[in-house]
Amino acid sequence: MTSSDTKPVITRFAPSPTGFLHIGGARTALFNWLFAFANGGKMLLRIEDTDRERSSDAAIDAIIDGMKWLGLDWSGEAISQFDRVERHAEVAKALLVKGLAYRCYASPEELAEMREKARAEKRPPRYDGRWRDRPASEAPDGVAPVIRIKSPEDGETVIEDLVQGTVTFPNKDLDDFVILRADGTPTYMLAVVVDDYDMGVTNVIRGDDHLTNAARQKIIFDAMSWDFPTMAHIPLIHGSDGAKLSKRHGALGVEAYREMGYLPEALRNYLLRLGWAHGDQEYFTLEELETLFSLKGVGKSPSRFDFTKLENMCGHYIRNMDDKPLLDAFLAFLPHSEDGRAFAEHVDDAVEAQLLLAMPGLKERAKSLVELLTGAQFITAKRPLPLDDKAAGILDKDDGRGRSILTEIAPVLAECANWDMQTVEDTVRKFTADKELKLGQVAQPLRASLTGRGVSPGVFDVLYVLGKDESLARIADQAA
RNA sequence: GCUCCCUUCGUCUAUCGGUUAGGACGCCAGGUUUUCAACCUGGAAAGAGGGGUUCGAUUCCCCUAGGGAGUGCCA
Repeated sequence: MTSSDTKPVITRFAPSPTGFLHIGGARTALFNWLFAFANGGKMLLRIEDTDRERSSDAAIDAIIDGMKWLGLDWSGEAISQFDRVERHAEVAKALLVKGLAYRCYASPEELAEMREKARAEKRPPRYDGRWRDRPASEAPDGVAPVIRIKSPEDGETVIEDLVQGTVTFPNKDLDDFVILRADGTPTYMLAVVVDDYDMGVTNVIRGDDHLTNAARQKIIFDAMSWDFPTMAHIPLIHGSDGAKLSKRHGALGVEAYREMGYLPEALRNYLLRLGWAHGDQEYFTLEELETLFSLKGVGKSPSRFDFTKLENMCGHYIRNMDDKPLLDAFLAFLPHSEDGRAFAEHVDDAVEAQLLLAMPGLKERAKSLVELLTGAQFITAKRPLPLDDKAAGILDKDDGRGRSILTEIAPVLAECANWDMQTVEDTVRKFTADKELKLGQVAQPLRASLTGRGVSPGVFDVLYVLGKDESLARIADQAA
């Protein structure tokens, strides 16, 4: 506890590369990153790839891409845990020399039997310490031993956790776990401790599924007389039904959220508010977080993932973003969705200019970049535009009244000398008044003919963005 | 089974013993409006249950119920 007051803060995010960066991992990374940020420290990245069977380079890339997209940067190179196995083994040997660890020759069958028996007797399944005090001379031939730590047999191990508070574990429940496998490779428990120590980690922030591991790790820290980092175990995220997050709920890789068109800053803000609060405030800028963020705001109960709120937040971010940065984010998003890639084929400088022009109207009604894309489709649509049901209905109802109106307004619009938003609006409004119509009676058919849809940005925006020639041509296509 | 953690509107949460229990999303109603959104106004909506402690409990303690995590030569 005291060490973190004096030493610069170093946090770490330590994913195992067995799959993409899932949403829970992203939140853990976010909290590590924010904590370091708010305390003027730094975050390190360590890839826990000691399980060679399940680790893959593709997963490492996915994790790194995900973090970069979310804007969670780390200091220095990503550290491979696997690269450090020799150092881990060295520490295990040191413990052996100190007499705080020992070789165990129990076979897997013996161990299984031990667990079975414990279960039958309704005792917690633990290693019984049968090799703890046995002399090496009794070692069976041809059996490669594992190394086990000598856990304290009585008393208790106490973890002072910044989120969970003081958590006490009876030592009798912490058995002599394996720190070095028979093949000489370290177990997770050892590797984490050695790496955290060597990397100078002052604050461990991770999912609370690791809470009991903290007690085991403390035993190793104590055995080596190393300072124990300050712990913070944050609750896991659950699905909308309260059950453990599954693919169905949103245990998706962050790239899935990217494909769904969410802005990274929106996802970050959402993830932050999921389990963390600062009074009634919902939206936070990075600048605010630098002074506001603290682990004290983290709750202890698991929270459910709610797409609707994420969407709402994203809409908020989109509406409040400046047009140009939004356009850039939009263009960067396109390659990540199928419709986006199709749309991107039509994007040139002229279309970009139109997009920028249309952005104020577009962003008002988009909750995601996917919706922004949907709204922008009319710009690149090719004549004659296909009509959706609603648009066809608008044009054809009342014996094609909408089409007649288009026929009537076309020459009026054609006479516009200037084609700016104001002129276009004035012209349409004047036409409406002259004909004693309601604006909707004119605007709706216009919208249908110009966009092929029943829903779009304001018609004046659309007319303006499309330009005079294209607008008149589209109107003519649908006129009676 | 055992150990540890959790439990306020449907959801995310505020509340550091005394509040008409607040905000946000969603929902409902109304307003604005060229569609859809956005926006504005209003509304319904919560302390798991039971015991204590206290003048007074959502808040502190205990029990019960429910949920979660861990219990590997996985991480």
